[in-house]
Amino acid sequence: MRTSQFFFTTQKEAPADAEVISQKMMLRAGYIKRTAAGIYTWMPLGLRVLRKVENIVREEMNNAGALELLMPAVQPFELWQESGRGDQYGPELLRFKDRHQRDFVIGPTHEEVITDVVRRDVKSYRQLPIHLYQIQTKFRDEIRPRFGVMRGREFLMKDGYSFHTSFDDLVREYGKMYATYTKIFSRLGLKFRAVAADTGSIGGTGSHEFHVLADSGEDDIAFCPDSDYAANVELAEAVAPGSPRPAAGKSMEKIATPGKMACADVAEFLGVDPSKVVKTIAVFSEKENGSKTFALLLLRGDHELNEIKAAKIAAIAPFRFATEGEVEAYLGCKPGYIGPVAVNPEKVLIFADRAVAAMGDFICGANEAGLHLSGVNFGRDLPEPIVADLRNVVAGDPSPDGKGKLDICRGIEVGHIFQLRQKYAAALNCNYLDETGKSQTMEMGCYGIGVSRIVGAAIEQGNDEKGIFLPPAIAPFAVCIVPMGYHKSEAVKAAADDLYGQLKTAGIDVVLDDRNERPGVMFADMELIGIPHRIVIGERGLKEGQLEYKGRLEAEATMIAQADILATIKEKLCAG
RNA sequence: CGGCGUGUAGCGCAGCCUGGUAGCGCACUUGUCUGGGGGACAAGGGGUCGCAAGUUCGAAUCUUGUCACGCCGACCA
Repeated sequence: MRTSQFFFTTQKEAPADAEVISQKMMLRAGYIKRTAAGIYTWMPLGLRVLRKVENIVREEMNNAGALELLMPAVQPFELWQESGRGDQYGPELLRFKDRHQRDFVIGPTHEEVITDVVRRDVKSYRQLPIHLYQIQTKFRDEIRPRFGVMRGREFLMKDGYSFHTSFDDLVREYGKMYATYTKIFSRLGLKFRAVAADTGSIGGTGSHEFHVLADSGEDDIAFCPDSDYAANVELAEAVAPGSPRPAAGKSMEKIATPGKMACADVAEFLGVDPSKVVKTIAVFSEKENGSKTFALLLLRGDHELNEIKAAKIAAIAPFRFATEGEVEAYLGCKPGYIGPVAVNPEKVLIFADRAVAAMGDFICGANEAGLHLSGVNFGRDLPEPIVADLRNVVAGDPSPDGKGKLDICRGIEVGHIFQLRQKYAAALNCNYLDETGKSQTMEMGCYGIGVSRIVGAAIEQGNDEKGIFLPPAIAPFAVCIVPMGYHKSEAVKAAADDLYGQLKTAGIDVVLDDRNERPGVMFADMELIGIPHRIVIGERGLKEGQLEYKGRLEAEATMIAQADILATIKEKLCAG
């Protein structure tokens, strides 16, 4: 490609509302243009990157034996009613009516459609297993789209669905996808980690997320540097403290803590460490059958509630935070000074985090405004609580596999694999006949990759003050030729055109900057848009038969003989 | 959905308080010079000041409404 024949626009300044670095860079480099909130146009330059990512994903999926198909972006709402997700999904699901007033949705995911497709045509165990995937635009009406293409409303996703006659076979395919994903993200040149994950609203059992490691990521990942343990903090188990609860040493006392509501404030006021204080969180649960439960969740003052873990406690699922009125009704005290001591066990359930269960002589709210209790002990001052894992792990916690301590980093979720089991197959009657002629429900797996999000994630990892840098596998062009005086010097023009032709013939993705621009402009543009290899051609060097090579991340250029340049570039590209 | 904030040229902003010809930098067009790191000079083009109503002789500016967008929170592959 010659820049004079291409269309790209670069900017010195990013829009003021761009938040993360990849979004700023992509806008400045002219990869994307914002069309509406969370909705972007991929400009030719950015589309080249998107397509390269897409093709790597496609190649590896095909290598793994999956078959590509393309499902509609628009889906009948009926299918969503059939699976039961129509009510569950909420406003994130963009719904609309056609001219006949029939309900449709723009697909945020395709479990329903694929299950419908498979149940129509797959009737026999002989046709299984099968793995179908597509690379398609999805739409999720996010409450707050942000971070450019990393959390847009419209995005490109690879979603694959596998169907099996047995759980064992599903597990086999799941393992194969785990390996395939590992290969894909390695080929993309990303720093990533596979982590055990919560299955979320999609349901099912067995799930891993693939995260690109970046500070701007929206997820916290707990990992053990001394083993291969890694899990989303949503899921990572906080193991019980190794040491048993110390014996009670103090008697319970009421202490005045006027105006000190938050644990940290109470601890500071009393001059103790926050880990000596118990945080009491009031929750309320109202089940479908109408039964209501008020419960207190106890956490150490320096720990945070993990709502996903709490939501898994059957007695209080589903729960929400109690209102001020409910807290007063059950405890006779406003929030801020609530605690677990002397509450009516008939009406109030008490759950303590494992770390709290190991505390003695602790401080907690007194259920009276402006007062806390100190020297509180389970078994003596209040009944033994129900113990559960309720908190987020923190850096330094022991790894659940017992092989060291956990560390925490941020990640961008770019892939997710699930063992869906029979959730959708059962709801949509996706059955087959087994060897004995008996009807059986299929086992399903589902495997997603956020293709457009990967572009953002790759740029989160690959940028500097000059702009974007991407691995050659996904850069918009692998090599750029920047001639000094293309429109002035016949020799330079001839050498540039010749080299451009050679590289193209060699099948190398090359761009020749033949614009009549000043050198500074060309250098700055080529660096901003993320071309990994640069060859500069100038009259000075040409007289010596030399060209100048510089890698995007190298500080200094090196001179290379004209005759050797093709081989040198090939070598560099092979090296990645 | 709650709190806060912002809408003026493609991008970044000033002007608004105190009403009176709509500005600056970047980008764009033309020309001249320049030519190894976003160059200089000159001349240009481009704006329903988010939208609507009101106050006023006169509204980007004041008032009200409305829409959009953003940030924080809640929520979320």
